[in-house]
Amino acid sequence: MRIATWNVNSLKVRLPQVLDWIAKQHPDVLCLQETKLEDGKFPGEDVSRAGYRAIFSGQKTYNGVAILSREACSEVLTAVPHFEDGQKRVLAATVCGIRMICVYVPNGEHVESEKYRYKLEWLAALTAWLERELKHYPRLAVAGDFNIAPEARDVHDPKVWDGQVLFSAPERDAFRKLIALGLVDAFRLFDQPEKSFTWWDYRLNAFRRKMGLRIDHILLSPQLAALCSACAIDAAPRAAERPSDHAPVMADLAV
DNA sequence: ATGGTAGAAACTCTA
Repeated sequence: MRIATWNVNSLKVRLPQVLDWIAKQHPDVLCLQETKLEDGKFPGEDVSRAGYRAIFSGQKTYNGVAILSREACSEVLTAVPHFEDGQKRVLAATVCGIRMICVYVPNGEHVESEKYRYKLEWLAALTAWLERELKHYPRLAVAGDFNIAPEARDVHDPKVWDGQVLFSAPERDAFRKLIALGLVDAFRLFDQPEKSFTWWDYRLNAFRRKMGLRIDHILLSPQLAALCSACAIDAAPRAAERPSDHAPVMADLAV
């Protein structure tokens, strides 16, 4: 079973690339972020023609998450329970016995921003919820855009990024708290190339200059981590015409 | 040198 995540930065614009990608990589489950679509505008028929089902929780202009899957989803949640949030950033579902949680963590803007405070509160609520969720679902995966580079090797220039949003100590500490729940960063289960990133700013030719960050992740419960045989970033879509600023990440599970 | 691009929307916000 292959699970994957991709921040598409507008599903309307990126739909052809998403359909190409699933035809090439055949994920069984694909978590999408930044769909930027109201639910009524979700391209359900295109997804269905490609052989996938879809669940989604979106809004106009910003945010929005979706899960495409070969098999049906059940036990769907569209928010972190007991956390007031007008922004559509979470989608949870059970598919093929796996609890899939698709997340679009707030960006935070900059460390002095109100949005940064919201990001840290959001992460605290997510962590508290996942602690409970892990007790119910031993086979659990959290996949999405975390907007956090966990370690220095996940940043093209750690000196430049030191203390900046996406790499600040409180954000990395929040990520470590997720890991402390027992979740495993699937990407680091395996040897990986140097300078492995998932996001490159549209500005300053960042992709060509290899100025990226690894901020999109697949976290696995211990039981799923034991069944994980591979995890990789596919940077090819980032080199395409009119790309998302993020690349997809995928993990293979012996399920 | 404090910039730049992209998307959605609408003369600006978010990333």
